[in-house]
Amino acid sequence: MDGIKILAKERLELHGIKPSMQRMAVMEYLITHRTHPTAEMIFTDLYPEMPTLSKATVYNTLNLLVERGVVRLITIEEKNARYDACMDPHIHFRCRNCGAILDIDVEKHWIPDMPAGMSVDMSETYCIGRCTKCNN
Amino acid sequence: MDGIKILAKERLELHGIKPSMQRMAVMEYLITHRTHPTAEMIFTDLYPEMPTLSKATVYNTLNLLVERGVVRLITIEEKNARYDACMDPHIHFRCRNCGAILDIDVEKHWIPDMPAGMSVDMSETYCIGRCTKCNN
DNA sequence: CTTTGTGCAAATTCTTTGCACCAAA
DNA sequence: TTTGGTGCAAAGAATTTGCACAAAG
Repeated sequence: MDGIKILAKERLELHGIKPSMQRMAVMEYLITHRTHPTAEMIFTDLYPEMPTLSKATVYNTLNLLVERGVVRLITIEEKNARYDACMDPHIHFRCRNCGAILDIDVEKHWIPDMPAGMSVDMSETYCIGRCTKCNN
Repeated sequence: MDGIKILAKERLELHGIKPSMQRMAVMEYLITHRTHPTAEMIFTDLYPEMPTLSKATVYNTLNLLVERGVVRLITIEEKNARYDACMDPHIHFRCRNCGAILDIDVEKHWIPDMPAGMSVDMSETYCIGRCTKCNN
């Protein structure tokens, strides 16, 4: 079943984003690919089934999604921005060797005590190391 | 007293980096400016007293320092890489409003339980919110 | 109609590289 | 004389922007 497309559409509307074909395609991609893709990867993968898609539209869409809080922007890699549609509490791990970016589940995300007067909207934890595969 | 220059020199040598004038200047800058500057800021501030300095040298030096573990690379801001010479455990906070990047001290940095076989070399936690000034 | 989204190409911005020159060992 | 560091300008890569056209209400 492909309730995925409907889920993608709802996810957009829920955040006040008008669902166009392109936006739904990007949203659906992020929901189904938990690989923390770059804008480039999303574009490249969507292009064959959507050859009129423009890279600018992918960038615009991703910026909109982040702005509205529909997806997370991950800056664990200096070069490229990466995106994640999973908003459940979890942190990210990057393998120094193979470059894979993996999710690590946590019950709840740690936020340290903040000085008085400071408010925190969101927080991210990144770990760098070696993944199971590369540790052999 | 300006033991700072000596400290900068020692810090480089300790990590096997030959201390040149330029490298010491960058190192000293990072030690004395706890502002998490970008490469651009470092260059701009050093340039007046060192007009032969090249931006490429600043970038090369920063890359070398990060590689050797003398300074931390901070990717809390998508656009620019930022650098921090303080290696004590602390996390970073960015004010959504004024853009300031501040240190938050913690006794020890939280690292979640990792799946078996995964090893963690380093981890970073970023918080985004509003600073005390901007909360009024 | 009016508004909003899209595609394309050009422009920007940040960072890296190639190469010639210089300084130190 | 060999090695490594620096400066400069050019190259490269990622992302944004301007503008004209298309789509939808």
